[in-house]
Amino acid sequence: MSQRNTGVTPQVVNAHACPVREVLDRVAGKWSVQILVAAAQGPIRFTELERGIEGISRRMLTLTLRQLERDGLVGRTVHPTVPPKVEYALTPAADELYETLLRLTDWAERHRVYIAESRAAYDAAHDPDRRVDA
Amino acid sequence: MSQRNTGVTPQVVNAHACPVREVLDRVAGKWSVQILVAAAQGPIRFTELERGIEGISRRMLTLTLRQLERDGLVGRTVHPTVPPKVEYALTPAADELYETLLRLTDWAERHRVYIAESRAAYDAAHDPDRRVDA
DNA sequence: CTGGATCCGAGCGGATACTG
DNA sequence: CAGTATCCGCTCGGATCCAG
Repeated sequence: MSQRNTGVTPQVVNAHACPVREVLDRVAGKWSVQILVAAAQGPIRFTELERGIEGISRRMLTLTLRQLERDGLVGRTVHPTVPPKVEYALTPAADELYETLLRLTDWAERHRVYIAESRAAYDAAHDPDRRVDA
Repeated sequence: MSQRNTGVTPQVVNAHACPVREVLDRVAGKWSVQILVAAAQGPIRFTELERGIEGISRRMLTLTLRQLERDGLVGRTVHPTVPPKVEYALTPAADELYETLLRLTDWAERHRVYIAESRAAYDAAHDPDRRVDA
């Protein structure tokens, strides 16, 4: 294959058939979830996403969008106008995923403080040099 | 710092403060979830994990375990015997996370076929060369 | 406006060898 | 048994340039 690595896309992983990895590989990308969240509000344009996500590069936006599209999580609608107008929207499957994701963020918010404290305690116990003293 | 990169551990990320990334960065690791799943059945020993996860290296097991421990998701109990015996167990916080993870895997299973078909369709439309024909 | 192609650095993760 | 340390490749992801 002269097909160099274009970037993302695990694809031919291990075929672990592990359902856990299945879903995570699909969502673990650095931007996948943020895109899903942004698109959950309704159809959204490429540039809207680009400016809304803040920090994402054009490359990763395109790449991640393609991946999501390939997995049937986002629909891509091209309006044959000039200049071009393309809108992305979640599919029903992605809507369900989004709901589940919400539980995750909920968990994160409910345990954010706990985790922060755990980290601080761990660091203080294992790397005393970095004690901020206070 | 002569402290080369030891491996995992995002740590000083971007401080995006984005709850979504918060939780994902914590679970996105290649093995984190599988370890949580394995430990969800009850306290489990290091070697048990190593042999149970199939494919994980000693290094990543240790590294991921440390990360989970640091975040207060797993507890580490050392039995001062000879030979040493160390057991890992989920904390209540991790138990909750595990429940949430279950929803995710559930979603994955319910949409596995859909996703597979979406991929096949996408690939057929965008990379006709690879048509398996059949 | 929407996106593809290429170049390149950084970090993740694997293999192996060594230690308490 | 339970880790730790080192080397090393591979993929992810950013910057930039080009194109429809």
